[in-house]
Amino acid sequence: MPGRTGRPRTVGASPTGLGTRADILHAGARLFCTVGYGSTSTHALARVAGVRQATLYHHFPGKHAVLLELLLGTVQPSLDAARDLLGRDEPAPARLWSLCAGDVRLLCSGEDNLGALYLLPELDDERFAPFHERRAELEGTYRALVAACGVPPADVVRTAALVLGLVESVILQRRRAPETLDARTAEAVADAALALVGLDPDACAAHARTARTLLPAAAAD
Amino acid sequence: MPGRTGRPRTVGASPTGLGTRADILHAGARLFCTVGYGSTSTHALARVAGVRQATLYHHFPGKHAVLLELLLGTVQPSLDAARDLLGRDEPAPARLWSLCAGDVRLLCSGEDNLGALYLLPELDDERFAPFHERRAELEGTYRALVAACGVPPADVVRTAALVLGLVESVILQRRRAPETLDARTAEAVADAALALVGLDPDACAAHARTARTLLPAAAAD
DNA sequence: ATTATCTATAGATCTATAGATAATGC
DNA sequence: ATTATCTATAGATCTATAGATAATGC
Repeated sequence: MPGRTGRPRTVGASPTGLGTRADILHAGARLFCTVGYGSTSTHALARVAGVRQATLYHHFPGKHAVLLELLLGTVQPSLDAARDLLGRDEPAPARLWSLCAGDVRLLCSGEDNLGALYLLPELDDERFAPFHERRAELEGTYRALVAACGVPPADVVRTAALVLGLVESVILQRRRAPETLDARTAEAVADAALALVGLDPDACAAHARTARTLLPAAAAD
Repeated sequence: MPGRTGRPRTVGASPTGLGTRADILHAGARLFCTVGYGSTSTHALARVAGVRQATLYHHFPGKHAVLLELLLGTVQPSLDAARDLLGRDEPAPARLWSLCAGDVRLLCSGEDNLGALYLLPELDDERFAPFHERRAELEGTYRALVAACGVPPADVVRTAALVLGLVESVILQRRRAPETLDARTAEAVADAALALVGLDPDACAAHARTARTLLPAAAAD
């Protein structure tokens, strides 16, 4: 997009219209989420991006860098919301509800199921450590809010894991049966999270009302 | 293990002591769960199994067949338990509790995190259709029991997806932080499932007591 | 001159098959 | 004779680099 310098493509125009770098990231999003990381060759990546294979190396040192950038870009909005919520002074259950609903909305949004990147076995490689750091911080926020909801200290880790599991379950649901996801999914998950931390349905509904005023203008899909 | 006929291995003895076929399946379990399917070569598979690469083809038509056999072997015990529970006449919440607790126990057991196979993007290939059929049946059982717990028909699909998501969340938890899993995990997940279908803690505890008598002599880890 | 693409390719690796080999079974 | 392994390899594919090319910028 920026400068128009350089030899033109032979294949055709940029699929995204946002430049080659964006084309490659889009291709990675599509392929890594559907066929997998190890099953995606640099050739396939380039073909979907609309360039020749060697052109990838002008923009990225390898496909690992494409995946890392996708991972960081996917976790960052969650992390931003989490940091914001940690500093607020609304009741903890309302903030937890908001965190869950916001994360589910993010996981359901966008053209590709980017949350599926979190499921790749190949992530267990030191090159992706920067992503794991950020994700650990996100997990810490879930724990902090679960603790602040009054869950006994001995149960915080377990309960936070269940809440996060509930949120991330929409990744698999989106892959397997996307038609079962709808506009109410995010709220249903957030309600379920409050049920897990031990709130009765009435308290849950009250906190959900508070939380809806908190949602950061809900990145609509 | 069976006959001792055939040329001996050069590499050494069978790692599992159960024969070459079992060695290959074990190698697949280890590698597919940790480094991934597309990132595992037939050579790596053979090396971990303690044979030469070409030997794989005497036992399997390719690595896809290794994965399929692992998938079927992993889902089958869940499906057996689910079919058994569907036919019983204990209260639905007790049976749902038992199904969840049993599945979590299976997912936590064994040397390898075989549940992680369910997360592989490569599963979206027609060769693995037999697995998807069985998994769809398992999902149907979750839905049937959730419905029988009194969840309104309009909410059954959504709630069953959340319950199954809760159960499967132990797969990621085991990969990321296995030390947070313990003997109480299965019951905590099952309790959480009953909370999701709307049971209050007292009713939940009562059904859990019934359910414990149902557990099929809990395949100990 | 600078830039981003391209073509071409070296070298590595991967899959799958052909055929040899070294055991046991009869 | 039968069997399960082995060695060897053809052919495909994959990664990463070298260097040519076709634009724009100055």
